[in-house]
Amino acid sequence: MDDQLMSRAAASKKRTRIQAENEEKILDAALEVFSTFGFRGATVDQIAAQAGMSKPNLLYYFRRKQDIYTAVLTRTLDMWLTPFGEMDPDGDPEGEITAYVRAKLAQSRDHPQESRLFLGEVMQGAPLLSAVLATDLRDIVEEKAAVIARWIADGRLAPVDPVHLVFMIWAMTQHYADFDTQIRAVLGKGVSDPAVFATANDTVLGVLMTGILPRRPVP
Amino acid sequence: MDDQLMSRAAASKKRTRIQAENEEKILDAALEVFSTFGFRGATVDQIAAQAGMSKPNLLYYFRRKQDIYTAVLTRTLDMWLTPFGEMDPDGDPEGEITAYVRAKLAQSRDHPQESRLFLGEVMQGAPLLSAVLATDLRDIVEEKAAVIARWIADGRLAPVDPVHLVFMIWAMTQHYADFDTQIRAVLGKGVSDPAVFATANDTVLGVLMTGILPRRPVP
DNA sequence: GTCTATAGAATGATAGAC
DNA sequence: GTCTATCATTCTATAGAC
Repeated sequence: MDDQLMSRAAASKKRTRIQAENEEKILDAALEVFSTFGFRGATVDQIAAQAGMSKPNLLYYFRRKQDIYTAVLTRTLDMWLTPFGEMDPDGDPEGEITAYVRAKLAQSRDHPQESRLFLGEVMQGAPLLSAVLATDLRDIVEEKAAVIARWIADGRLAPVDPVHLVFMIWAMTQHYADFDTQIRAVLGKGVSDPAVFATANDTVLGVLMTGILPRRPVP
Repeated sequence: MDDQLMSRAAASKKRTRIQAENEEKILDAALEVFSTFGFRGATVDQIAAQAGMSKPNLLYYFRRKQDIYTAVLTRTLDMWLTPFGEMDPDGDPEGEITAYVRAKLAQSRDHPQESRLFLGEVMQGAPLLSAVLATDLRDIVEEKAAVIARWIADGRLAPVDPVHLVFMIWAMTQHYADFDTQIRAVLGKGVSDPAVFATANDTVLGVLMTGILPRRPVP
């Protein structure tokens, strides 16, 4: 196949290698900037500088600031909800919840910017994601809440409001990403430190599991 | 006393009534705008419109955008840490922690914007508050952590990392303010709804207290 | 104290050369 | 695809009339 044809085909359908690379560089840079300053506080200049390219060049790939924001939000969305989907209704409650908490805490350690990106969107009233929150997120929460409710009905978990339990888990784990600066000010280190991660994991799981596993019947 | 003298004295020392009122209107408006869009995302225009005055008039009271931000942050700071200081080392652990959780949850209900204002500051790396976090906040956390550690040593609480326990309580309670939009998307209502507040309080306290009160020795 | 007008800088976005 | 130059707009902040 001749090069002309190849490159035309790639440009129209697949994307050239350099395009894919640059788009990724831009989205990485955008994640960094948007997660710190929010949509309105971020500037295209800043994202371009972070991506190591000129502003007009960046705008060749994404015509408007909005488009960059939308792209980085959607790119992150699936990854973000993945561990929640992996909670197995047929598994045992203790194992499933332990694995989920650990996965969420690992997300806070490995992808704190993604956590803050969503937080920023939610803080602004979710102008872009409100539809997704009210449908997809709501559905998946209700689905998992039903699983928890079943576990409770079967006497495998102590009676707790399932939806608020989910909120609690999200709150405790995402806190280590969203409040990283504050945690570092108090502890001197963040979750990226293995010791802090371990203590956070043990403390959250220790309290949570003691709190929700069924009390042994008094003999 | 003649009016001229009175107003000069008030202007130089105490502030006139209209000044005090306008400054308060501005700070209330600034809280609303900064807590939603962060420092960089907020505009003076927006704050002025929210305060119901012209931009130049607002800038007569606070010469720079920075000054408004500093003023609203410091105005909120004391109020925000108050309930933490009220945890009594000589009280009983269950009662003290229960009261603290309820107070923090009430703060999330009654002052969600203050919660998000601090969160925004922390998300940006706390450019203004980092010194306060590393000194005042760190000190007060360590002080309360020592109280919790004493309770644990006395066998009145199960062994838990005291600092991470504090993080957990902050996370679970502030979540209802910081993620209000998301919670409303899922539940249809926020913490401002009495039923949601009650369930949140019961769930958090139920899990937390079962998790940290000392296990009864098996007879 | 409040307003209109505007200076001066930053920002989102485009045009056109290469 | 990338660059320089630039436009239009928005933004912070000030000047000066009332």
